[in-house]
Amino acid sequence: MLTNAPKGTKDVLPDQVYRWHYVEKKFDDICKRYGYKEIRTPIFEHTELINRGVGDTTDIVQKEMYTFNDHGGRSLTLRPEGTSPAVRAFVEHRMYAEVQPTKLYYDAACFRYEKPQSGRLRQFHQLGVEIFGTPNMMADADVICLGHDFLEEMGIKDVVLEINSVGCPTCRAIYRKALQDFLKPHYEALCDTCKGRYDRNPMRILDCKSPEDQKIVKDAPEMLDYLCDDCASSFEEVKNHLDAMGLEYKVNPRIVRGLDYYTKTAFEFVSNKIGAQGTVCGGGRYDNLCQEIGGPPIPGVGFGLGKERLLMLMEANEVEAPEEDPSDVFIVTMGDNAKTKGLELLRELHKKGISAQMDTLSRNVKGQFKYAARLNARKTIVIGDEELEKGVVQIKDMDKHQQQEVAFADIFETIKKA
RNA sequence: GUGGGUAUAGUCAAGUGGUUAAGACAUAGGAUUGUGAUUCCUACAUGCGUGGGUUCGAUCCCCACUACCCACCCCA
Repeated sequence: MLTNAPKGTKDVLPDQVYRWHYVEKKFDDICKRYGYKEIRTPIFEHTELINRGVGDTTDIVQKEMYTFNDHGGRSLTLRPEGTSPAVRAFVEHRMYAEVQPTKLYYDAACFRYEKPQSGRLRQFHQLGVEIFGTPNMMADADVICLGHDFLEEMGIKDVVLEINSVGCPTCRAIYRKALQDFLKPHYEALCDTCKGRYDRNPMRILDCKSPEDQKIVKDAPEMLDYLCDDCASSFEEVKNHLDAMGLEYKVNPRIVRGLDYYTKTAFEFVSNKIGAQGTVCGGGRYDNLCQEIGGPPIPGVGFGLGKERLLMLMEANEVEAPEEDPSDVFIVTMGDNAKTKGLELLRELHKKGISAQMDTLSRNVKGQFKYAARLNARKTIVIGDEELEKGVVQIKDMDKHQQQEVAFADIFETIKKA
């Protein structure tokens, strides 16, 4: 119990860390190239921010939050997503008073109390971007394009971009009513889950997996037919921009986001290669969120991308991250005097920026070489009494199995050259 | 929260109601004290997820619990 990580959490072990570094570095690179700046926000926020931002009626707020009181009586919550905190920071630091739009990216650990399964953890990690301060659909296209290009650069082949519009509060309310009216005569035939969804979130019924419900829903009205003029033309604009950029997409009128703040554009990058949780990246526009949490009425758009799911996809696509190999030199010593000399040498190598290691288990010579080989050391420096007397060391090239005698004074030059 | 599956060493695993629970890999040490491979030798579960029960006897049968995996729900 004590020696198990908490349910739904995972250690990233030393032999896997390089894969994470690779993803982080690539994301960093592409965001900067597209003109986004990194932001780092706290791992917890005021509970009220999340309630207002994500929405009181969402599953996240109702049953998935890690909420606690601190000693000052404040209710705090481990962030379940990255957008609300980013918006909060945007408002708090009056970033709207700077050049607009504000383009941000982040790498955030997020927390949701859910039952873990493939591609779902209680602590997971989201790479995300946000654009604040423009209602223009150019921003939506920019964000989607970044997501697409990132996945492409990561070598992910089998993802599909699906887009939809969830409208604005006005037209969504009208649609919702129309949908409920359509569903009403069939209510009793719906599955139990969908009976619950009827009031809470009828749009969910559209993508229910039950075949019976699918039959009912076949001729249901679609959000896209109920968009108000503004929302409809916005959706056309997004599609035009995506076309102009040459991005392939599928309009999926049944995309419903589980967070309340979305308006107009909603999109997902979906794969069927990583189990049931196939959405590797999801996002959309949220024109009212900023105001909702008490800030000025500033629109925004962004996405969250699951790092763990991306890593799974990379594996499915057989994309290998370059391994990091920090071992340049291993110092093999024989005898106490040589050990002293080795220690001295080790420090000098480190100070010169060369990665070097020595044995700390009192291994014999053979053991030290074996160990050096296991560490993938490229060179070994061998010191024994004979060498000490002559003022030299043996430098061995581990790949070529060649050894040469080098005077103390020339050690660094020889190492550097190789 | 609801289902389904799994549980033997660091890892992969075989196994049987009955004396010392296979094997492989990994790890550590060694093969006349100065060199990585191969080979050979040695060490490595009084223990079979935990707690009960049945039995003369349980790793094996029964019950409960826990953990992990997968799926629903929902999402990244």
